[in-house]
Amino acid sequence: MGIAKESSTIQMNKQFALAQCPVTHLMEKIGSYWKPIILYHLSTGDKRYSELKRAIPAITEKMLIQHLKQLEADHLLIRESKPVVPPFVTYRLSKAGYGLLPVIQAMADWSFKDMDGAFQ
Amino acid sequence: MGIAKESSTIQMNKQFALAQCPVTHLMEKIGSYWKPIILYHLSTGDKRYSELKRAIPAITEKMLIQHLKQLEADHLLIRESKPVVPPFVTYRLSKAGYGLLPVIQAMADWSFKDMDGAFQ
DNA sequence: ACAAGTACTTACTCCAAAGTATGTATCATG
DNA sequence: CATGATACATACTTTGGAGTAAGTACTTGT
Repeated sequence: MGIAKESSTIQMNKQFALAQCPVTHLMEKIGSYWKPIILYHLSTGDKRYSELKRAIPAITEKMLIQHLKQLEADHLLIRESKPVVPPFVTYRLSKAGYGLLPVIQAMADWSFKDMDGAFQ
Repeated sequence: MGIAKESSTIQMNKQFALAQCPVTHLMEKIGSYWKPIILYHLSTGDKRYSELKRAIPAITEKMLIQHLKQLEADHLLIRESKPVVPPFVTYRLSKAGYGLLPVIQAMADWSFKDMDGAFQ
């Protein structure tokens, strides 16, 4: 396997990385600051839009709805809206979203251990 | 626990979120595109700087060294340099870094399943 | 003498992600 | 009659994360 001299761009390399590295594949879907946090809050049960907003005070409405849309487009969660007024919209994890729970859980576990000083 | 009206900024909210949400705590440390990928490559064994560079062709040298420094500052990996010439620098996971392996492994597992269509 | 390999550093630029600040439709409530 | 709650949308601005490109110091190989 020779090293390709300089014939490829970063974008082509990214395609290569995608094919080679599984973590890269996941990062393309939840690799942002807010997405795992949103998924964490949905892991404890379905939530309305406003419940998520209150659960994550640091996020702006624009970011929240943007990431919810992206997560929905990536089939990680399902949006359900009842045609009533005031609107009643619920978000819940999809099958693939539930599949992410071990990741989210492992993240939470690590954090609790780290905050307890278990790694010092 | 009343809801504080509008007296706090996003930054203050972020502090709050940090205290409340474990996933947020982790995202502050590895919440970037490249860091989990770097950790994944170190999970299979210690690596020299140039080995990481070749293992992750899509990353630029600047990004690689920048993230390595940050991961070192966050005590997730350990840098060891032998005072020889040419330089010989090795990176390996710290205790906290090893603690992240379940997270990385869960990420990889999910990706393989997702690529196999297990979630469709 | 000059290129190549090692592990970086620094300066400059750029674009997309994120923040700020509004607007919208509908109904209940005071 | 105006405010609040709901679940968004949209325009504008800003920031910082990321890319490009070049340089550094030292030695080995040809």
